[in-house]
Amino acid sequence: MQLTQFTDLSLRLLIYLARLPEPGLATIAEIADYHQISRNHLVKVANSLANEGFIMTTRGKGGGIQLARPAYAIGLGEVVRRTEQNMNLVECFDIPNNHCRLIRNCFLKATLYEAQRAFMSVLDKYTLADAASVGGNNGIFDKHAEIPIDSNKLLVVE
Amino acid sequence: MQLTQFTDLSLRLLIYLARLPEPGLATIAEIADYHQISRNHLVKVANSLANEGFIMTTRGKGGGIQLARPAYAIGLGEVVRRTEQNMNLVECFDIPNNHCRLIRNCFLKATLYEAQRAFMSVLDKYTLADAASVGGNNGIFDKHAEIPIDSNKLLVVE
DNA sequence: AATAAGATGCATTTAAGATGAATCTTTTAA
DNA sequence: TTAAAAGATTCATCTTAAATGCATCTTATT
Repeated sequence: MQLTQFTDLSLRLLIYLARLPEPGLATIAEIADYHQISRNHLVKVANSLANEGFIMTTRGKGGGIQLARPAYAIGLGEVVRRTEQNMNLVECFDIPNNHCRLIRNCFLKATLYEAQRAFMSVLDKYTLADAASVGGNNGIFDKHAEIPIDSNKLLVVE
Repeated sequence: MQLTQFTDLSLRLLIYLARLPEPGLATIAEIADYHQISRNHLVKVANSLANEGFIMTTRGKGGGIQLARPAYAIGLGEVVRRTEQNMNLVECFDIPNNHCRLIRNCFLKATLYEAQRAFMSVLDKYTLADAASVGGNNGIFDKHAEIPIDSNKLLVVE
């Protein structure tokens, strides 16, 4: 049960942009450097985000990428749904290619659907503004924090 | 966002066993034939389920596999948790191998945890007895049924 | 022009997962 | 006590999605 790195990077890129001061413009190279990942890969991530309408791109000198909408108007569920290629939890979710003989009366399938909807519902509660926020989420985060939160390191852009 | 086929087959195998009449014994070969899948693969699935305590195996002539506990005592969440190898939704869930610089203050990570917990909570509501049940789940299933339910085909074991 | 940026297409690599084959062990029954 | 039926184990191979890299193209600015 994993999301692709592609989706992970999509979210990280959006968070990076959302945390920038006005006008929120950055180059792909800058973000790739920040996260120490392949520029090639991130170019494709940026492309996909642009095609899905999450970011705008500006070519040429002085260009770069920026959010196409305010961060509070970008739902996390929306990003995942449009970025993650394969949302077929199990074979039978992909009806044309299903081979499972249980298909006609499978309580399990219904249950897995329900679980997936519950998953997405949580993401749908939050926006990129939440994901990019730096304060106010300690209560939530603390439950899972493996490293004590250091308020001096709360900004992505250093 | 997918579960492995390994997990899918684990669940299918358990459902098969749960639907058998007493004493609920079947051979791996029989189940592999039923689902038209590799016996080798299913052997490994059965092995894993035996190691996790979900089924008992009996070697030798007349042997086979059967549930180690009653179906109502086998939680679906438990099965998925013990069967799915990698539950690290994104890189940063795997703390030793994480490289994401956002780790210290990532609202996103907390959100993804919350989403994953919501997913598992749904599975934890149900047991193998539910998954194997043949009647009474139409209301739930109907919402997602792409094929009209045919009550003559409701039994796995034909 | 020259340079800086993103866009695109193709090729390659990688790793997880799936599959296959061979052999071993246990148990039953003839 | 041997043969056959069943699961257990190990190793090797295949497959495929995802990731990565490279080359080239397009657009925009100076």
